[in-house]
Amino acid sequence: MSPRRVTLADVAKTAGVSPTTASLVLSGRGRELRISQDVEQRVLKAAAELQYRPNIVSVGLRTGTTRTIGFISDTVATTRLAGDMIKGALEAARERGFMLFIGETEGDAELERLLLQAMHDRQVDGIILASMYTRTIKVPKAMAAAPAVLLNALPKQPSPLPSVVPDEIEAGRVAARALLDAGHREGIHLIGAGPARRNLPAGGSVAAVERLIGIREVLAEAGVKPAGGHVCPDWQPEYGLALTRALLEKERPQALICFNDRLALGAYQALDDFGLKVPGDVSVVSFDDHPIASWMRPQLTTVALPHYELGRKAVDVLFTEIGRDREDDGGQGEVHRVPMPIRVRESIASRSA
Amino acid sequence: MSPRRVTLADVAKTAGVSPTTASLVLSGRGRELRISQDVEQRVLKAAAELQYRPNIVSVGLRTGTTRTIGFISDTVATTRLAGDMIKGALEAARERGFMLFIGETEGDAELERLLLQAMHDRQVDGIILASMYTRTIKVPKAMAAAPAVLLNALPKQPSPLPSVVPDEIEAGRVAARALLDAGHREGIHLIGAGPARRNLPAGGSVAAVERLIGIREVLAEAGVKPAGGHVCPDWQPEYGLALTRALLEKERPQALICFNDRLALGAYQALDDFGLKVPGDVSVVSFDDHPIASWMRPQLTTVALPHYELGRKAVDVLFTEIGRDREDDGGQGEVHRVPMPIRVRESIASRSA
DNA sequence: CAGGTTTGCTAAATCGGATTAGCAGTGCGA
DNA sequence: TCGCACTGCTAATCCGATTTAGCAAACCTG
Repeated sequence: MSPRRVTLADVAKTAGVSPTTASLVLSGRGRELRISQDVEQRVLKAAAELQYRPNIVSVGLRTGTTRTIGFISDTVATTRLAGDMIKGALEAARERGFMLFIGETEGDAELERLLLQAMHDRQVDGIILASMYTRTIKVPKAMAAAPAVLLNALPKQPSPLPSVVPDEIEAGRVAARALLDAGHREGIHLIGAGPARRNLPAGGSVAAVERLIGIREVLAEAGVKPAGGHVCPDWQPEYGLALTRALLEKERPQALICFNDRLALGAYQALDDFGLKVPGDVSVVSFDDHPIASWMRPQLTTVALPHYELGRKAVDVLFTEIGRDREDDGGQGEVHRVPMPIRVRESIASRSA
Repeated sequence: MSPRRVTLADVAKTAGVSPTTASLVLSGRGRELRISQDVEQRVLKAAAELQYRPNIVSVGLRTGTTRTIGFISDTVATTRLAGDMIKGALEAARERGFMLFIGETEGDAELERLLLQAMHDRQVDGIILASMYTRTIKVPKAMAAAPAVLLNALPKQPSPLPSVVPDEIEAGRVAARALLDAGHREGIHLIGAGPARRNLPAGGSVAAVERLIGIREVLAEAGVKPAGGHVCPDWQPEYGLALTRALLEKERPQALICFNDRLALGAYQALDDFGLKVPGDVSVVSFDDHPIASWMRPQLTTVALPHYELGRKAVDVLFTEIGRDREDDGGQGEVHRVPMPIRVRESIASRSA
């Protein structure tokens, strides 16, 4: 098939030196180890001519570092939104010459264990354990075998692992502020959770809890009380439709804070059914910045999940973990929060006070 | 950090035999090489007790096989649809104990070269080169270095590489048949390409060409002539909206064949603007089975891109490539076509003849 | 000019397995 | 009873790098 790979021995031979010398020069340690200029040049020239590239498998065996990191998620690769997380991680890794192994667990703990094993068998330098949606997870014991980071997830039990999550509380604040800034003070309804802290969908999504906290905090500070909150079992379009429809049958809201874009899609349909215009009659703000948000008419103003940035950040944090001295047991479960930017589009109208 | 990995030497020692013997037993060659039952049992027991797992990096160095395959795409991981392709590949690979490296090129040839290098440096056993949307690509020379498969892509120049693509011609036939079966014979408009073979969007998408062929073939066989075809530069919702709107200003179609779901989304909006109901007034059939297809109201009937199956198939084909004897230069650029299933939903109404 | 440094490079060991060659011990036939 | 085949296991080598230990030649120095 291909003409056998060029090895260090080949380079050494054409440069007329020992493999040791060639290795020294190519690893940049020639200087400190007193290799002559002449020899250094010969080696460099030979390597360039032969297009030598070290065999990373071999290096991995000798040094234990494979310039590879494992990315395990429940089902991240499959969804557009969370796919960006992989992309961010991919690029950040590539910038440092690292490759990514990916694996999906489907939420199956046994599969997770298997993947972790498979990656350790391949001597990955570190592992990113990601969740598709922000939540708390049980950290598998096997994670202890290498530097690791939790992405879009928090440890259920106290853990020394650092985690990277979107700043959902601040996102809640931002959404609420967007409405307040537009002059809305009354008739603000929450679709998906609320109005009280305990009114949450089942499943313990971190997003629900924290978005609600942020929203309530900002509204409270402004002396505004949400006109209503509406919980549903799952944040899908059909619930957005049903909830909003039920709401419209009783009263006429001024603004909706939908807990995600899929709910907002349903809400749009309900508003349309009742002949109400967005944002003329009702303003809508939402969360996630799902691709449909910019396809909806009018385009939806939404607080974006920064998936790409989350992925990058996870790699950054992982590298500091890898760099950390193995003895040094510092960094106890630090939580890194990535800001969620608001995408201002067309679904909020300002209302004169 | 972790207690050093258990090695073959450890197993050998606790079993009281040489590493050679342990290796023989564990690789299943103990039988043919006349290792006694007793020793075999001791080794097996020791391996189990110590939870021995071979270091794949080491095996890779010695045997050249790393049980790893590389998956390079232009930007596949990021889109939901094509993300399924990765998922299919991932699962098919895992079933055989293989892991996937993934990389994205962003269409950058230099980056592609770099990724290919990085993967070869890591001794991957094979490579899948994937495209987000079906098209012809220039096969990089570096692909020759290992078994490889083209996924969702065809070689621009003749190439010995096999490829795996969706069967778009048949998809075109299926879509057209769906309309014919529902009794539509007139007023069928094509949104996105046609009516003649040469009326195609720029960019040379394989989907456009082949879907059109299939559609025209089936309509022609039934003696039906499309009432019109409408080309646009890109298959985005806004063009679907504009094209359909322009069409509706002139006439009242009976059915639309949209060349993808995003166009269909725009068409829905235009129809709604004109007060026309789907499917009562106008039937719509489309392609891709994008997630929005089932969110639209009424839900869109569409011929699905079988991304998951494509991914699996690519891995299957890659394994036969890997299995192929290196001397044997058989299999010259075989093209594997994966069927596209129609998702019958609510957007086609039957019309009595 | 003997003894100690420096300089500049290389031999050999190592990582963790797979693989090839070979070595004791036993049994059997002549 | 000697030689040969067979049985059952092990020593040694290899994969392709990195790294440690060390060696010859040149250079000082008193």
